[in-house]
Amino acid sequence: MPTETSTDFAILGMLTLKPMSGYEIRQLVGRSISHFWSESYGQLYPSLKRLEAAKLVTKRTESGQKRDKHVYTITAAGRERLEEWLATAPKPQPPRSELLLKLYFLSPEAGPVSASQVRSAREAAIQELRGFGFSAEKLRHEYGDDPRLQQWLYTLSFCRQQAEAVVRWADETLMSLTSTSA
Amino acid sequence: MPTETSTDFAILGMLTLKPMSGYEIRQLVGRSISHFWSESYGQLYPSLKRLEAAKLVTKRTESGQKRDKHVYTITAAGRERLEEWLATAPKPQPPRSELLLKLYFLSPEAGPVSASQVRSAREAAIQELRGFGFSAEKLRHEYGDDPRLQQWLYTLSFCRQQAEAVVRWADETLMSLTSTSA
DNA sequence: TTTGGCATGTAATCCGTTACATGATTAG
DNA sequence: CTAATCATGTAACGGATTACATGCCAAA
Repeated sequence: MPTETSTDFAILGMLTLKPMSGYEIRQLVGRSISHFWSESYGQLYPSLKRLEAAKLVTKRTESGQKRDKHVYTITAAGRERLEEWLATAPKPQPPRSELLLKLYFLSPEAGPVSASQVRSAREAAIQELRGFGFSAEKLRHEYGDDPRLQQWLYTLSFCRQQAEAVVRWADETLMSLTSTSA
Repeated sequence: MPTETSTDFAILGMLTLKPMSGYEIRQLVGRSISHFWSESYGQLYPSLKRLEAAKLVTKRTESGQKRDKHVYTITAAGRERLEEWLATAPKPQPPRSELLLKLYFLSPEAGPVSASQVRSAREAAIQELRGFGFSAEKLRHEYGDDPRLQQWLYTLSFCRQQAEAVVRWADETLMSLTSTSA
């Protein structure tokens, strides 16, 4: 069997929510897990093909008045494979932060440049925080009684804490940067 | 001119510290910026070739008693290019957290699995924190008077705050997970 | 009429890791 | 003798994005 990528499992996960077409999966990814995940069509469609070949999903074609639509449903085998994967440790990804790379190599004399990089990072984090707030509110409002709500909020909380840490770090760093330049 | 990747700039940055061979660059990356960056030889050597062709670095061959060694030195043009790049905004990288993906799709009934994932993440963050502590100490000790020390500590501080946020989140989440399962 | 949303897919390209190939020197 | 470290490089592969190609329907 061809190797399963994390994209495959993201799709399987999405299909546990409801049967969907590739297009709909992409839409829903954008509305639900975009805080920590992204998928492109270039991955999505080939991946669906693989999953179907592996019998982890089934395809049904809906011919309406529009263009044909391929609706995918997760199979029992698919659920099983997903459960297995969910229980394994996330594979470590080698770190690569362009921001920190720049900060590391910026010379102390270029203080204003460093400060501007840090400020941008701070702004971005603040923006994110706003988004997380909205999302949490919306989730609580629309899925107040769903047993999966807690689980979803955990992921939002993670992102929120990360962003808050960025803001704290930025404040601290900006303080240090501006004090030494004065 | 062939496109410049972030690897190219990481190398240029490294070469501002001192002239080095590809091998030495890799070693130093591992000892200095491994908290937030990584490079493989498969990238490094082709990248050096590109940089030389673009006259951003020069190559000098040292023939000792050992195998020939190619020592690269950053040129004025290289420094200029690097400075430019350091001042631009980091290009946004699409988020992909396997941990959060798993947490999102784990069913509430599989509480213990979620908890174990969270606990692992917590442990990993704690380990990292230890490493950051050592690194900061070592930096202060070895480069106590270097004007670049502050800049370097900023990057360590960033990583530390991120890791601390993970620990806080994990504690909070574990509390919630175990209370609902009880 | 033209833009935007629905809908599917492929091809080119990028950026990166891993594995392979080679070989000398040194320390155990 | 043999394992580790120094040292350079290429080839294969992987996983992902972006751009391309196509086309219909509805709304502005």
